[in-house]
Amino acid sequence: MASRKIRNMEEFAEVSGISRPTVSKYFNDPESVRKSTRARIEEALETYDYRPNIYAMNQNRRLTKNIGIVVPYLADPFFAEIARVIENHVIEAGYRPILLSSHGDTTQEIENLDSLRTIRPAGVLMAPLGRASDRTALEDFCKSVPTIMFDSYISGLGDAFVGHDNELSTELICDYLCRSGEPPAFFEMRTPTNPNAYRRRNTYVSTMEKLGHDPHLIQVEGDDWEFERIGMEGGMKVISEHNLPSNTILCSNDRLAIGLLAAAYQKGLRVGHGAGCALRIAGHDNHPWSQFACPPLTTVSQDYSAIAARSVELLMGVIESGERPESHEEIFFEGKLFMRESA
Amino acid sequence: MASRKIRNMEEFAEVSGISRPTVSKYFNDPESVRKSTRARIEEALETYDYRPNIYAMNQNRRLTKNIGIVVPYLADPFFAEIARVIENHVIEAGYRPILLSSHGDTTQEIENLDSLRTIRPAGVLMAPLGRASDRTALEDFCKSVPTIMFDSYISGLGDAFVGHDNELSTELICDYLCRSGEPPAFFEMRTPTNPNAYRRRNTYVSTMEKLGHDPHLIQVEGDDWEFERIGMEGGMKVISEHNLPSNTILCSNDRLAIGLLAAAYQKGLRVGHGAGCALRIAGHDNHPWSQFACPPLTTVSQDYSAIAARSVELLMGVIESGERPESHEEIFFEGKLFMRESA
DNA sequence: GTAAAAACTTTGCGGGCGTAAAAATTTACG
DNA sequence: CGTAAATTTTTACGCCCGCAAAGTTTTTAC
Repeated sequence: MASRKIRNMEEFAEVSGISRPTVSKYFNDPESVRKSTRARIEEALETYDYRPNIYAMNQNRRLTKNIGIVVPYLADPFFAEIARVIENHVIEAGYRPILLSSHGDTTQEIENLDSLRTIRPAGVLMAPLGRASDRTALEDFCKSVPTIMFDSYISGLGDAFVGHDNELSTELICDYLCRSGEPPAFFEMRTPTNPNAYRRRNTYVSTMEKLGHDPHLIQVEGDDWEFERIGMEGGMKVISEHNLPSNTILCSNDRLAIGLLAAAYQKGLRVGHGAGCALRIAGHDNHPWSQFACPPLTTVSQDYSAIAARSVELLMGVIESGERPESHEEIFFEGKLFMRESA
Repeated sequence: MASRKIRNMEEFAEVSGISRPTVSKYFNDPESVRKSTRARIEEALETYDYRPNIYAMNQNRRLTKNIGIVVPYLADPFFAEIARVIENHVIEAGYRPILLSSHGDTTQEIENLDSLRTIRPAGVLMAPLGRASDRTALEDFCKSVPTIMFDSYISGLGDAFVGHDNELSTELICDYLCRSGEPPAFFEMRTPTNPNAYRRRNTYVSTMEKLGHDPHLIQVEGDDWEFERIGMEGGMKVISEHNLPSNTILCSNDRLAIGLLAAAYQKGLRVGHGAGCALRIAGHDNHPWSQFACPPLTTVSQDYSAIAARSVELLMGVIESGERPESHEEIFFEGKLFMRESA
């Protein structure tokens, strides 16, 4: 049926036989109206296609249904994946996700926050750049918008933090590597932007000392998010100069490890734990690519689906309670060891 | 100075000494007011921090400044990269990018279009899923919103298409492979979702025939976007069954090739063009990962920065002219050969 | 210096919806 | 069946800005 064009809520209210304020209430929360009313509205919704003007809604509501999601670098499939899962949870909760990437850039991160401010989001889920973040700008933002931080821990920021237990996972893989061969050296960026990297480094050092081994740090240069390149170029240099302190290398993350694998390949070093292998290489994160590396990468996973679910859950709690929490909750999820061929 | 809080454009107009309609005009397009007026507004903008309410603006403007960007699968760094470049161009042009991913799913693609409809975008840049797309839904959308399609060619859809010249690039790499060794077999998904894949297959076949060789298709199963897994599992099978018709394999894209590399590695086949190598493998796209594969992947690039720039340029043309073009322009950019160690 | 053009001001309307308060209706429950 | 509670209707206002028309001022051009 070529039914009448509905221009606004007034007209829709008319054809559905319900008053406009009640219809408005329905669209704000379908559960807030009587079942019989809901049925009549939904019936009308099926014959006439009408959707409230989102701009008019957002202009007048105290709170929009927008949830900002900010990740530091979207071209990294890890963040793309976690963002996707978060998006789904947000939609599930009846909100509208707005995905922004900081592209590894401080200015962009601040612009993202500015951009979010103009859309007055109900809340924000943010994985900050880390060291490169402008702490003052973030603090300022968190004051005005309920914000849950995830992935990168920056102390005290936001209403809560949800992330990965780097201490536990680093200990786990150090233990494994020491048990199964030569104690590892630690391969990392000299000045990583991500705070997780510092925690992994520190835990590596303390675990090695606990196990009675000398820790060795291999620190390569690089300050952008092209970790594979940084790992490869740094790796080429270290291998060329015969500066490998051990035949076992634990990398700060999988992307660096993939770069190091490429370097080893090009230098003719066979990687693995089998006979005839010159080098063992392990990573951290169980990155989507790690299982397709040559050889497949031994690593320790992040429980990103738990991180995503819990972050959204916490944010919803803050939003729906209507008040900011006094305490700053911090939640860390455990990783699991993935033993593959590389170490 | 703890200056007066500005609540709306009325108040801002007052403190800036300019009338509200003129201020409104300024925010719509700063160039549209006299230089002296612009200076006074911008001066006021520095002491008072005011930004127009974006919802009120969008509600009342004939056209919003929103530009939708839809990609089929954001966890693929190729799309993440091209989306980033497009975003920048869009911002540069004074518009507001809204990035959406279809996550490889038809339903999600339709939902993205629905979601875009509610925000009444000035235009949309869309890379469709391809075969999995709901053509009717896309056509319907394109009728109501100026849309430029990119990457995946679906005939006649949208106001224009911008993409990669698959014929030329496939010919290029076929030529190279034939010239430098055994003629290649073609490794692909049996029923790829992406139309580019079909073009590459057809061009492979015709090029081989032109060069006087028998074409061989190796078609593996899989219908999602986890190309590495599909390539690896398919590759393992083919290698196990000794079904490789040539020692040279041209893959339909780099991600499949990376999967095939992993399979070859695990089967103990040395890949490369040097002495002692059992297999040559080449890809297509010059994917961000391809240079870090073991060995680095020989491939042919897509000129994604040209594709991004041109897409935005065309869309701006349509938007700013205010009328939809009659002809359906189709633009294809050339790729370049990247000779690395894998073939 | 003058006329025309351009830019600005004033005034006023309209968009589509949230929300509040009082009145009317429906439902629940004994 | 009657009453209280829950829900809906009616009425009215407000949000913040785009836009248009008519009148005024400033700039440009000759």
